[in-house]
Amino acid sequence: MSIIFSRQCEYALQAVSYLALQPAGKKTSIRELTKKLKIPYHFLAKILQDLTYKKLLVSQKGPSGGFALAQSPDQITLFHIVEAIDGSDFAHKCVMGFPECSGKNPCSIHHQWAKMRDEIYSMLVTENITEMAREMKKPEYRL
Amino acid sequence: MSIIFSRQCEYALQAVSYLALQPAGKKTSIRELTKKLKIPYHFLAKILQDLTYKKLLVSQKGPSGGFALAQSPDQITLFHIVEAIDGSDFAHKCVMGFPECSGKNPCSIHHQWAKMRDEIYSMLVTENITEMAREMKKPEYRL
DNA sequence: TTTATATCAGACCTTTTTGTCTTAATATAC
DNA sequence: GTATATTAAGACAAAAAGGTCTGATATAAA
Repeated sequence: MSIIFSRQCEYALQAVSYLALQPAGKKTSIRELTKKLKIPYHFLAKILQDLTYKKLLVSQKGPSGGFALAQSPDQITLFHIVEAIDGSDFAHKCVMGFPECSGKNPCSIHHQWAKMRDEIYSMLVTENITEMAREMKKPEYRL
Repeated sequence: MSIIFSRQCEYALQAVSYLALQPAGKKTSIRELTKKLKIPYHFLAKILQDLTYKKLLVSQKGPSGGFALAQSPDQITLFHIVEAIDGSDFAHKCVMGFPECSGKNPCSIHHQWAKMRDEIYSMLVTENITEMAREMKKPEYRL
């Protein structure tokens, strides 16, 4: 099965998107997130914990606790999230899996692929959470 | 870990590439392939078996047996191989993993992603094995 | 200060993917 | 026809990814 992001990463993107829709500073509980996003509770808990450890979210324990974005949403890009969960190997790894594939020693689709990979990368780096939230407020949005 | 193709699929692409470099009709043994490509013997055997079952390769048992392309190399595209091993879900699945993401009900990066996905798809469909082999005959090629 | 409500941490289980092994079937060459 | 080189098939093992559970810890509110 061809994938782009791992399931964990998809869940992370979804959760952060949801948090971006909340009023700044408001803490959202795992319970609310899993209910809205239909992600297994404990699995999401681990992902959020991870994002907190990596300084993308902040957490607070206790009643009325929960998670919130750690930084202003226009400083968090999609790439920050992807990198935190899945790493950034895709940005240099050969599509065909040749270990020594490089510019000097290319695989047969190296250059075509490099172009697309760069486009994907620059999308991830450019797109920030503020823009995502704006997009999500459009009437056709699903959440 | 963000991936595009599964390991199996990478190996399939590598193996088919290698076969494309051989004289038309020549049978290549698993042994030779694993030696050159450094892929685990039995694992590759299974992948080749699979590609044979899916009519992309032909096989012959016995001494001087092995595998060869089943069709003229300009009729086999990268997409044929990827589809056979990994399927074509990536061509319609939501990047963020939202189950009901679609044109009418888009995720926040739906449209940007659709553009890139289409480019990738059309590259896979356009690029055929003949072109790959031509590319591989260039001096800087690694095999 | 107590209690209820959260996250934190880590052990554990399940499924999928990757990889290995063994035996059978088959075709070639002698 | 027999020996040998090769793929076919399927069971098995190991590793990675996905998912669950439980108990500890922190904190806010009563």
